[in-house]
Amino acid sequence: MGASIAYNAPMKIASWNVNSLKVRLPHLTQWLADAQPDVVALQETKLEDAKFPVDELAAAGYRAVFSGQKTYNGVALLARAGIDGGFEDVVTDIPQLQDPQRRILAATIGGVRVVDLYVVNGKAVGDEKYAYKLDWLAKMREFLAGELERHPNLVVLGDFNIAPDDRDVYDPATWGEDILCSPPERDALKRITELGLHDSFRLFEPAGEHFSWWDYRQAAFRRNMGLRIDLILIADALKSAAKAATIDRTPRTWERPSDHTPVTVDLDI
DNA sequence: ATGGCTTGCACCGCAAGA
Repeated sequence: MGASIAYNAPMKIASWNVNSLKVRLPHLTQWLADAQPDVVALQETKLEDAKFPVDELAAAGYRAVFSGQKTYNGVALLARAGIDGGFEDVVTDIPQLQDPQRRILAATIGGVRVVDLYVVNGKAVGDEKYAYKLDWLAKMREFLAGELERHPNLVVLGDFNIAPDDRDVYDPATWGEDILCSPPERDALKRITELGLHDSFRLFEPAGEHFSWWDYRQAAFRRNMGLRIDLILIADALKSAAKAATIDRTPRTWERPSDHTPVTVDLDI
């Protein structure tokens, strides 16, 4: 690990697809107060930048950077106001992708490089959006290879829209090789993790039946018919610093929830 | 069975999500 990293400074990092920050702001501020994360990556804010709730989050004790888009997409990073340096080297677009969709936001926070991703959904295997998803992931891999060279203390997190393996699917026999589980998608994710990134949740929990998303329909949450598609990948250099990883199902139980729930990792760096 | 909910936008139904 780099000499710039101070040991025994815990950093709790979270990712949450809020499915409209306008609707979910009360849930977010409640969860920030309850969970006390240091860094939060948000996806599907669905807000143009002029409407980002900067003041409300400042009142909750967090600074924010954001790359917003009306109606669709939109990502943001929050950092607890006490973290020195704020957001450094902010990136919203990568050279490999000319994309008006707001799905990427990187910043260095407290000596950790954080890359927040809202990966393309893909709609259905064979759809043109699916081809775009695979191309997007290949180009993202190129970008992340460079990030890893520049920043050994790398965390790549967000809504990956890929269930890494069958343990991450409530009914793999039925879901089969459909969208979010198809071999090419899983291979594209594997090509990214093979750069030297670890699915932090799997460092602590080998079992299935742990999900981060449940469909709004069919009482899917009550029946735990979900997928684990929200991931926090940590670089080799951070692996020994990881002390815990969780999926916090609580906000999914609240009234009018996001269909995703927050995932976290605790780093001692 | 491609829908079932939920969101935003723009109307009073639609696309999109996963």
